[in-house]
Amino acid sequence: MTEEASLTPTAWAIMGFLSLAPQSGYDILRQAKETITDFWGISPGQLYPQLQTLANKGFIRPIGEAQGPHARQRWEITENGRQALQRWLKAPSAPLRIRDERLVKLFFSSRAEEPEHPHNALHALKAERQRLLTHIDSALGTLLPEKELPTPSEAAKLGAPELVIRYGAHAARTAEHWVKRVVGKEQA
Amino acid sequence: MTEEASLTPTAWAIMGFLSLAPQSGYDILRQAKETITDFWGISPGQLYPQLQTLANKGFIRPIGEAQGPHARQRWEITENGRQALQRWLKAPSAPLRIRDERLVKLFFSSRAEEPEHPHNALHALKAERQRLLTHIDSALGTLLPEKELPTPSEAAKLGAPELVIRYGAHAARTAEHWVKRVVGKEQA
DNA sequence: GGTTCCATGTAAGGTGTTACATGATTCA
DNA sequence: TGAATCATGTAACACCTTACATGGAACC
Repeated sequence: MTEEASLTPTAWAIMGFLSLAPQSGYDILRQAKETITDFWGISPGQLYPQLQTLANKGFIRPIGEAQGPHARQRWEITENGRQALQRWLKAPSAPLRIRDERLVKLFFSSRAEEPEHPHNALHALKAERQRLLTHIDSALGTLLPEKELPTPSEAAKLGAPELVIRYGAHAARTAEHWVKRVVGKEQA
Repeated sequence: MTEEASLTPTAWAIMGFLSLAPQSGYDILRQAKETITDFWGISPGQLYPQLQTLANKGFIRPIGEAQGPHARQRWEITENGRQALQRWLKAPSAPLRIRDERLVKLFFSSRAEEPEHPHNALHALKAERQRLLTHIDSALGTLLPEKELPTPSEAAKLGAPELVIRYGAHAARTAEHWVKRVVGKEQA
């Protein structure tokens, strides 16, 4: 099973979506954009080759025979794939990785020539957090009516996908709140 | 100045550190690991070629002549480099990008065979947040005695680097708090 | 049957990591 | 002078993005 070690989280995520329901690559892209895109983005140029790779490993297979080179193709996960997915879920994870150019600018902006520059950087940061928050809220809105944090007992009843999205929404809202507080009175 | 557009935030960060003080590549690596590594990591394999690139553009220059192929070399930013850095600080930023395998697992863990599996994923998440928090706190400890959020008027007196680190600390602490709350009573 | 959007696929390049190699430096 | 560490450098590869190309499907 050494070949499993070489799969990327992107590949596992693809299998994850197929474990929820058989579907096409395009469907997976749409779902990924609605759900995990904020902490694990998937692009088309990544997805389609990975589908082939996974099929070669026997973890997924096409439903129905291929009809033409660019025709819509649906996929399903195999029993082998399901088992491998379970093993991945229990395996150690790669460390969190963030790339945030805005924070880098904020860090160095004390060296800017204009003294009020940190303010501008904070504003840019605020706008970005606002965007993220709006996106997560809309994703959340389709899943859950209310938006507050669950208590532990409530959390026990929620599925993991809802928990993840709530986590993201809460973190974004907190960051937003903090930025507002530091920037001060101005709106939006 | 179209060549500026092709510089990466990594390159700008290197120039940012050189704008604080002339120093060696190794010094930059150490500083980066103490400060911006959580939102913009820099590896040696990235740093040293970039120093050459920046020198070729005339944005930085070596201090003293090179003494041997692997000898310690200090660098300083040029006037051109300083101006370019200011322009970068005001330019639009690349969108935030996060890669968090733990959250992907949490998202899909509702499909795990064991029903209590989301719990395990949350635990892994908690451990990671704890690690991040500890790191940020130690970085913060060398800069500031107290760890609470600044009020806007206090913030005005702080430099941007302190603000960034406080931001990271607060976000990590909030996430930690949330995870604890959802996971429930168990410790550490 | 032509136009528009859906869906898949590919190629090129950018960005960064890992692992390794090598030369200086320091200190016993 | 030998060993350990500091500091630089490089090569190979992994991963992902972008841009583009192309073929189906649907709708008029």
